[in-house]
Amino acid sequence: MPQRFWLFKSEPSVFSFDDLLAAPKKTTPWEGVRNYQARNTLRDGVKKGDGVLFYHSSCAVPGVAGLCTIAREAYPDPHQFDPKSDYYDPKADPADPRWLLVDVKADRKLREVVTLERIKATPALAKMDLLRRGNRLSIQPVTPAEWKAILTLGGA
DNA sequence: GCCAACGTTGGC
DNA sequence: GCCAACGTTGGC
Repeated sequence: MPQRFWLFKSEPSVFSFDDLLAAPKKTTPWEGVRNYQARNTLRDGVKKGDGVLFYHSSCAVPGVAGLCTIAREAYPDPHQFDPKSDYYDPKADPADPRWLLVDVKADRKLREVVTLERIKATPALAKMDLLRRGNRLSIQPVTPAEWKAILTLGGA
């Protein structure tokens, strides 16, 4: 059992849970975190074996699509040093990398997407970070109780 | 260190 | 495409 739980947002038009299932070893580096708070969470909180809710954002039906585990803990994101990358950061210093990423492995798809609408309608999930006004963090902590409730709703 | 301007996120 | 909310930047 994972020790801690997180929610990672991704736009399915860019990278969906099915894309992750189709990836080699169902694993991908979680690219492009360029927010300091999210970076600090990756650095200080996210450990190998932790559970991840894969959340689809900016799409027709936002919601949790599947479950993942952390396959590799934080390491420097190579894209920050690549001038051709969208994630290039001219201020990043190879001797002191500014941005990190973790590897995420797909575990299983939920039988049905746990939609944002459903999360909002579920009292046990009323305190999820996701629902906090104006919260745009792409990486958020999830409590064990919330994790359990999402799994139940999703038919896992 | 303030704060206005600007860019991004993400639901709708 | 709109817009609210928030983060970042840069002039002073």
